[in-house]
Amino acid sequence: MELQVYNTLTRKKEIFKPINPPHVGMYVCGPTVYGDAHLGHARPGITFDIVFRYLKFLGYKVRYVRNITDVGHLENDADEGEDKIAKKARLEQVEPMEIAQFYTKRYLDAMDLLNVLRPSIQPSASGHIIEQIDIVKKILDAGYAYVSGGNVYFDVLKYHNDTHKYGILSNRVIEDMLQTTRELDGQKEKHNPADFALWKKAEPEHIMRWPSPWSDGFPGWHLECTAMSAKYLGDKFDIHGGGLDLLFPHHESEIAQSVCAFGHEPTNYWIHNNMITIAGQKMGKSLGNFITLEELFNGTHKLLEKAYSPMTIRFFILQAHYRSTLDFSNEALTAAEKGLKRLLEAQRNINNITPSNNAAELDIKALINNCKEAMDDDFNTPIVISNLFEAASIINKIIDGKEKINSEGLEDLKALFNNYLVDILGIKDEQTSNMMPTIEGLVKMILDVRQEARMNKDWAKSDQLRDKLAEIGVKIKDSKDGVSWSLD
RNA sequence: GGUCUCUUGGCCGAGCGGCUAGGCACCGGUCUGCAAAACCGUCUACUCCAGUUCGAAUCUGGAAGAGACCUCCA
Repeated sequence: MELQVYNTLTRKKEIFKPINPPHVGMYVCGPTVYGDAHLGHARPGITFDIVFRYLKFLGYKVRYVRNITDVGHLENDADEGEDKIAKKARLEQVEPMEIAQFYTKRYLDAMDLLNVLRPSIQPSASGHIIEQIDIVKKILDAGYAYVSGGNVYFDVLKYHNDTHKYGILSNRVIEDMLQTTRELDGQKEKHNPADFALWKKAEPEHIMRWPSPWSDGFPGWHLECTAMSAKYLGDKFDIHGGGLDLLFPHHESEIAQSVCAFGHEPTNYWIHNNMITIAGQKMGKSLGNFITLEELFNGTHKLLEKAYSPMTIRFFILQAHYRSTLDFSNEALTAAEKGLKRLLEAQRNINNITPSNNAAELDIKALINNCKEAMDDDFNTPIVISNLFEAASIINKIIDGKEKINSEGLEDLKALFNNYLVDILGIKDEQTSNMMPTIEGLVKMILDVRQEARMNKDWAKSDQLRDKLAEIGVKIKDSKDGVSWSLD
């Protein structure tokens, strides 16, 4: 089966065919770095990490570009000329670039903890002002933009009349939009309310500014992605991704910009992840109902009953398909945590299995095949996980002596977990830290003492040791073959 | 108001015409000095109404509810 991806542009699943195999170019809209990353940021980070990982697994050579938006864009719809990063900088009395650097680092740290692979290139908007100005010039030359009071605006109506393309991605009818667009402040310079800025003149108090042929100012909201994707992936590349909330106007406008600047649409496949909701409502910075990743990892948010590890968050997100909304709750997160633990314990137990020669065949290959088909079907990670649970159940039965496996089956089992759980889903065993050798030694020592007590039928002492260990998070399991333990 | 999407069991969440998804929780059992884990088993579903079909959670029409986008947002 070939990889099929759901293309937002055509609204159906399509067989993935790269322009220039084995190379694949993928551009994903990254964060605006004026605040800590929250649970919502984890979704696209992980979604496109999966795409990245799976394409590589399939043998493609992927160049993955994810931008850092450090030109903060406007704070609100009134053209006050102050952007988010500049505002934060003013409030904290630091350089805007300090704000951007600070939150960029924190964003990347959080993504690292989530085991999100670093993209091939992470360009920043502020580092590509020249390229953005160049795109503005191209669009002006093509006749689809106009200068007005030091600003440059994209002429949406002219573009639409000539190409009939404004709205192809978001399925919007421009005539409707023109009627419903509200009266906004500072719109005088625009020919039409639907027009969007390519270049904005900076007000005197606006501290983030660059020189341009039109004014000292800053680039428009949608320009950086057009400029940077074209620079690093070419003006026609394979995949463009981002959150569903960016569909309109951001991605729609990117298409318009590319068509005018380069004569064609920027990408073949548009992939959008859905939102994470909290109590059924979108979690978002502007809604103030978000939980930062740090709070999640520490358990410090008032909505959290406890801390959740980065892998729990990752697993939680992967248990839903990326195009579905995913509702946050303590119950759901706890369920994910327990399920993940079970899966990881099964994975560890693979190493304790001794294959039997005369074992009947267990059809591990079917599970591997299921996983492959699930990933090929628009990255259906929940199905992959359900198959891994099937495998976990088989492993447990073998460990329990209720099932046997031959060496080929065992190898398949190892491959299944290594390929799908570790490499593709990117789940790592957080227990395997560098402290482990020490802890292992200590626990073994204590268990030896306990074993002695048990030999003497000193149950009180045995239980006391078990309870004390449990208190510090070491769980003991007694079985016929001996004692095993795990960290809680 | 316009455009679009969603509504699955106690909770989360797949499925998209016929075949028990899966996880968590609950309950019963096996195992165990006890406990935990593990294993086995059981129980809860497709918002409502009408239609198409031999057959619908899955297709069509209608109703109700929820959400997203239309303004920066992942």
